[in-house]
Amino acid sequence: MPSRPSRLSATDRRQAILSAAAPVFARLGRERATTKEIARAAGVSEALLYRHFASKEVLYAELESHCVEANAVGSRLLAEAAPSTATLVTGVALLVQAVFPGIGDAQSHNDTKRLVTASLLSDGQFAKAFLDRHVKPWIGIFERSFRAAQDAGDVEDGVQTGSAEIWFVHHLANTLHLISLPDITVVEYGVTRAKLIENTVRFLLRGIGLRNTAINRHYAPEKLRTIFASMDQDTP
Amino acid sequence: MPSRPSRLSATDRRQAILSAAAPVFARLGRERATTKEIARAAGVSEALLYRHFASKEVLYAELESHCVEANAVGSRLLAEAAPSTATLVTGVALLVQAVFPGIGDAQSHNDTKRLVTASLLSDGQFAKAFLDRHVKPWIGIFERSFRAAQDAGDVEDGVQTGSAEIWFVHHLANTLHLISLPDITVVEYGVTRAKLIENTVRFLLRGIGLRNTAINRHYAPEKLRTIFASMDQDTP
DNA sequence: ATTATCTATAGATCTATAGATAATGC
DNA sequence: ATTATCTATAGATCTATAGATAATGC
Repeated sequence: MPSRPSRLSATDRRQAILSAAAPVFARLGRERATTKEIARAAGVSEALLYRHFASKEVLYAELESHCVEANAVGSRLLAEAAPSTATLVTGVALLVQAVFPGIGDAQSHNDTKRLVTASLLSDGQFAKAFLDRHVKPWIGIFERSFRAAQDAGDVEDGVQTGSAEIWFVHHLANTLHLISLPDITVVEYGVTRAKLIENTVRFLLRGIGLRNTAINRHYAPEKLRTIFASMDQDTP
Repeated sequence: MPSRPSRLSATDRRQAILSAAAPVFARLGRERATTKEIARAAGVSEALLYRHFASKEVLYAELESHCVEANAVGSRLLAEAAPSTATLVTGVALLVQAVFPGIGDAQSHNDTKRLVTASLLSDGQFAKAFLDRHVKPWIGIFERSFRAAQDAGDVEDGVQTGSAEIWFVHHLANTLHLISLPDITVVEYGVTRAKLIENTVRFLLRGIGLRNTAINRHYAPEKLRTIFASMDQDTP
């Protein structure tokens, strides 16, 4: 016998419904998620859903902008960083772990990432908005840091790295994350998740063009765990 | 006024329905695709659908195994290749273009790839079956070729590359393909698609650990176009 | 005579609304 | 007195089936 939910203000109820709807949409997809299920997850009647949102589609659209507006991952850390080889190495490691979190890491944007992928299978509008806000800011820093690394002699000769290569950092981590979503093991990598993340970071840095000496000089997986942990608290 | 469709044998009609259903499921997703729409695409009545398939779910399941059983991309070419630096370079280039086709290339498994991604958002069973059959065969060849390249002195010192790194070839190309699916431009790479593919291949080969000298010696994007074109005809 | 195919429709959801009721705040 | 919330239900799909009809093959 579910008792009446505590009576909330309109704005609070809206937020509560949006928060409850996110995992339902993420788990079931845009079509399969029913208003009934969302209402149940939010602990209210379907009628109340429609008092707050004109339609299921409107609710979904609001959820998307809600996710886009959310705090960008590591944005504070990013703003302070000076362009350098160290920043590039640390930044790549951070972005990889933000997109493909380790076992212990915060699964912060997990629902959102499912929505992003679903968006790529339809019109891609939300995916673009999300990537523009949450990944693009990294690109500029990385490009400047790459040039700094080049000036410092940390880059292999004859490597041309542009913004495309920087996006690859996100792209590789993205498929790794996608593959890790189901309960079953889709791909057997033969290493632990922590090691897989480390190998990914090294692979990407080599791909970008960093010399092995530079990578080894600046990449310390253990140290980064700490930084990453402190960054989570950063999010209000 | 749609005239009666030509009367086919049960097996032929089954195949025809499966072929027609693939793009419908790919475009609309498992839930949004209605039996009405599938029937319309196949040019038959909904009732006939149910004469051939017990339910919509059964139809979907059959479609999946249909896709898994399909001829593996480049399997013939692969079987003949001897392990070497050249095989590694050519193989990586071929796999990238199979997963992320250029403008002119055959979009062979395009519907299937959408189903794979959709599967990763649900239970992942189909994704695993598909990757096991269509991507995993490459991994073994690549690993042997990497060791051959190492023996030939074509690999940077101190690089440890295992099967995980080989999977990254697929993984990076996969997100590139996903991002390219929508009609809008989700990410602006600043280069043409052909150049993007070339940069991807170079990036991956560096990531795997190949020296730039080895990459330049063996990688000839133009030459590969020809091989790839001839490979398409290979598929019955 | 058998098999492919259709038309028509039942039954099950699922979205959305109408109208009533309970809780808050002045 | 206003605003949040509910119950009940209409209307629109969507899956699936029952029963009839047309085409093929022996």
